[in-house]
Amino acid sequence: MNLQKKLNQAGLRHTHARQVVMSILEEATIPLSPQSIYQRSLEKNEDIGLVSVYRTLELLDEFSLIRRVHGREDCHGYVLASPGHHHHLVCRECEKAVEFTGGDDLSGLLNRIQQETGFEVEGHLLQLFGLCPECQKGKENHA
Amino acid sequence: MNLQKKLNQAGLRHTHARQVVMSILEEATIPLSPQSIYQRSLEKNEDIGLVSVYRTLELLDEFSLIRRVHGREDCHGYVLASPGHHHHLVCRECEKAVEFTGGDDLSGLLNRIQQETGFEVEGHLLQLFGLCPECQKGKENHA
DNA sequence: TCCTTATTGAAAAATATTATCAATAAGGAA
DNA sequence: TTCCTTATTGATAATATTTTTCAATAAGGA
Ligand SMILES: [Mn+2]
Ligand SMILES: [Mn+2]
Ligand SMILES: [Zn+2]
Ligand SMILES: [Zn+2]
Repeated sequence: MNLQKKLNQAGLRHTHARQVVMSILEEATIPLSPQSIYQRSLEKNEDIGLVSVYRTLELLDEFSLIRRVHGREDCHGYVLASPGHHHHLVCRECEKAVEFTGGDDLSGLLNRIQQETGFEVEGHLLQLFGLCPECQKGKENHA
Repeated sequence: MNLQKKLNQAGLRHTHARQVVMSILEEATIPLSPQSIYQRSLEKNEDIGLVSVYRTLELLDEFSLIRRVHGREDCHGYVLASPGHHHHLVCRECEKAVEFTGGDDLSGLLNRIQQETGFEVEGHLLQLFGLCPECQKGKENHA
């Protein structure tokens, strides 16, 4: 379900600022911070306030239209998320983030940990880091 | 290997500020932000500067003596980390964080993703969320 | 005890996030 | 289309967080 629909459904308005933030996220291949989204809006000559970026991100997060992706050192940025359960794989070189589905690969692990710790496991955060195909090629050229 | 040793080995000094930050992390059961570490140092009447907290955390991180743990909404905090590869399980109620070892439960998943995406996977971030044994009991009482 | 210098922490600067509130525009009704 | 109502915006100010600077301090070897 797209933004327009979610907004109507929630009785909220389909505004310019919200469209701009959404479109920037749609065009992006790497996780973006509020600041960098704001920067890109300026470059696109789409004047929106930084405050609206924060507010829209909060909204999109509630709608599960975006997800936080954590960097290795830095903190997190936001990327568009397709519906359903999945995780992200991030390139350490170009920062590109792609989705992957977890399948039930974790169920074994989860059960084991639940037994061992007595915790009732409710959710998980999984991210992979590595080198994307393009950046692997880049490396070869330097050899 | 403990802090004292790591410091000597690196030709750095075993100072008061560093000891205080380390001891606060050793006493903690939940991930702590720089600010909260600073607060606790005040409560312990161990006057250290906030700047030293930041600097020490950076150092401890380089030494792999601590690790960042990400919250569900909030950002991350730091917890003591035992040597070797492992992950954290965090209680959604009391925020307590406990370690668990990943084993090779992920190797299947990692291989599959590597095949599917062409990425060369180098590392991962895995965290579990749930309810700790104590907080499960607390819930029952309310039933 | 003395010296050298890595380290500290107060203060300022730079960033990042949140709160306020009058002006605006989204979008339903007429 | 035009008119209303009000959710939303964004400039500004207020907070909070992180980094930089630099003279004073203390760690620890000689
Ligand atoms: Mn984070
Ligand atoms: Mn999963
Ligand atoms: Zn790449
Ligand atoms: Zn708990």
